Amino acid sequence: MARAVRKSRKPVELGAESLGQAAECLRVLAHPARIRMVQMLLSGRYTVGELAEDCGIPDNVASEHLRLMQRCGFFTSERDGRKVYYQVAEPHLADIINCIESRFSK
Amino acid sequence: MARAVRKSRKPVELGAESLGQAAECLRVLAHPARIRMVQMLLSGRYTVGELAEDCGIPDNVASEHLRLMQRCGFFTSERDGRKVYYQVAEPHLADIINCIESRFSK
DNA sequence: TTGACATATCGTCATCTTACGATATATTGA
DNA sequence: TCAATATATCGTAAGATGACGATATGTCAA
Repeated sequence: MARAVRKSRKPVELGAESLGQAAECLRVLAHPARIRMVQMLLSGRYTVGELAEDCGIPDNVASEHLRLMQRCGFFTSERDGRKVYYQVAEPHLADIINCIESRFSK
Repeated sequence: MARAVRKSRKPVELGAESLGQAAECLRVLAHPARIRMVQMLLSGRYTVGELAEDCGIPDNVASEHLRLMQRCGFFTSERDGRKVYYQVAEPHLADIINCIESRFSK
């Protein structure tokens, strides 16, 4: 029962390399607490403890999430006394979070 | 060494419910072959075999990826003879893929 | 009907992910 | 110096994920 859309030939888009990176980036983002942390950090600078409390998870777990995201370039951190502040380093995160929000805001 | 950005108070954004859904959606997308399939299907209608070949994976593996994505509402499918065509059902996928592409092209 | 093709499903296994508790490190103030 | 606070790291165990081969289902054509 026939064609509805014409194939304009395979999309060229991303190479295997980039597909892998994109997938990894999405995998890192694909966790409720991590999405929340990105949202928070897009609106300011927060400590591990503040992020952990907001997410309702223990500090050490929050610290591991933050480390993961820092490793892949999402965040940078800087120490201020005994606290460590994290902030967004990857500018494209805002775009992706916007997509997510516009899809999932009720 | 002090504040760079003022906190405008916690972002209200998504509830725990929506965060969970968003995370699940990202997790489903977080695989090179699945990203590729979404890209393909955003530009037309393709069979399991065509998608599998393009991704360089066996048909049964492609079929499992497609099933996963169909389960969470990304795609619908319709049979035409012995072939099955998949197509995009979730309109927001285009937005997210655009974000990904603009980040990872090159 | 039979055989070939296209797709789907199932069981299994290796690997990854996550959370947890315990412990380690760094910084401050007494 | 010591104790308290904030963060980081490590080992581990439970659960999820992904690929594979084998098999099942559905469809067509001879």
